Amino acid sequence: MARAGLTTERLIRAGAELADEVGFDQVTISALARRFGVKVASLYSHLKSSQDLRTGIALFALEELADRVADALAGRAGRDALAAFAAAYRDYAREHPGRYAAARLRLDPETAAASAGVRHAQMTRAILRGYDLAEPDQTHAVRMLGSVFHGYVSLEMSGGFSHTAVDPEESWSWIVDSLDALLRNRATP
Amino acid sequence: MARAGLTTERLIRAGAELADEVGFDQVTISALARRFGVKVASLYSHLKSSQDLRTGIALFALEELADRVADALAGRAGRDALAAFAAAYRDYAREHPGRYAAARLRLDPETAAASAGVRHAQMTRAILRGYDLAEPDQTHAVRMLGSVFHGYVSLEMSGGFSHTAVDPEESWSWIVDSLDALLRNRATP
DNA sequence: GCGATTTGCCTAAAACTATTAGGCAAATCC
DNA sequence: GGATTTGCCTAATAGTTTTAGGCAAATCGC
Repeated sequence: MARAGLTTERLIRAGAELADEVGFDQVTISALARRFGVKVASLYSHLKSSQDLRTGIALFALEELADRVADALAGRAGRDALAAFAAAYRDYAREHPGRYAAARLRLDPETAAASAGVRHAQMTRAILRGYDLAEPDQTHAVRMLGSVFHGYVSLEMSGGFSHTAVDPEESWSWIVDSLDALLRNRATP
Repeated sequence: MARAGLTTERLIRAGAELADEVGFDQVTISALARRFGVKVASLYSHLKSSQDLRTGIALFALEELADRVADALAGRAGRDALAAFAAAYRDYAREHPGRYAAARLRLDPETAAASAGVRHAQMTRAILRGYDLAEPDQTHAVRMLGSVFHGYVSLEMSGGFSHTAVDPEESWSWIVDSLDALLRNRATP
């Protein structure tokens, strides 16, 4: 019988695509096997478990998103960097809703520490360098930015903003501008 | 055989408790049946489907959370109301992580329109009455507040803030204060 | 090029979840 | 008390997860 040429990498990549198509929590070993035209049990040579697949997709998405954000931030500072960061984040979620959801999967501490999540934190801190915030304010600000961006994207994705006539695009700019002003006001004298 | 006295209400309530104990996505018709000591099929007299159960828990959680927020807001205005709103939101998520997750379930538009989600939107707007914001700024602000609070709670729950030594409590106050200042600055002259 | 070994995908099987159909006894209504 | 409704049951089907063991294809050593 001809072999399908599966690898852990390919499976995780395909899992990420599947997540974008049908939603992250619909990603199943069975569906993945179907997609490759192989039997379910075959995937267990490459994946330890269903949870292992999900974690793999999460790590992949974190990497990919970190790469995008890094690109977006290159050569920018201050308000410009803030806007670019926000845009990269939001665009990724819109292009790849399943991967975005995966990136939000709760990882156990060791896995998280070895993930691209660390880069995300570093980059958020890098943005704040343009705003002269001393600790612990800088940490507070990191948490606030993470919260706003994640919260906004998450609410937008779940259809929370579809009732009103106000353009979400406009709200997004308003929020980014507001945050910029807020951070400038908080600058350590 | 003695009857267990199941009703849709009791099942949803128990489902909410189960969600808090084992996580919202571990809530299953089977687990619920086990908890009541009845056979799985018996629950189908009260619930249309697994999805129906999940939706029921979500609606229940939205109600409960809206009640709490309403209580917290009673008699308060401005910064005081903002802080109370934030606290009610966060406390609920900590006390009832499963229900909180349920409240974030994506509902189809008709269900959402008939849910307590509407009250949530109204109450958020009520808070902003203390800040003199004209439309569309008010809508932008509603979205921002929703984003920050949901985002913060969601990141905190998923362990995102456990790396640094900075007290999450302090960050929370800092953020609430910052938002208050931001909204005051945005007030329409 | 060929034998030995590794590796990849397979079949088989057990366990759990979701869902539907139909039955019998308990509760409820005159 | 008899008729009807209702609640929980058994039975059966289908899908997903996971483990165990097998056979053939790929790969390695010579």
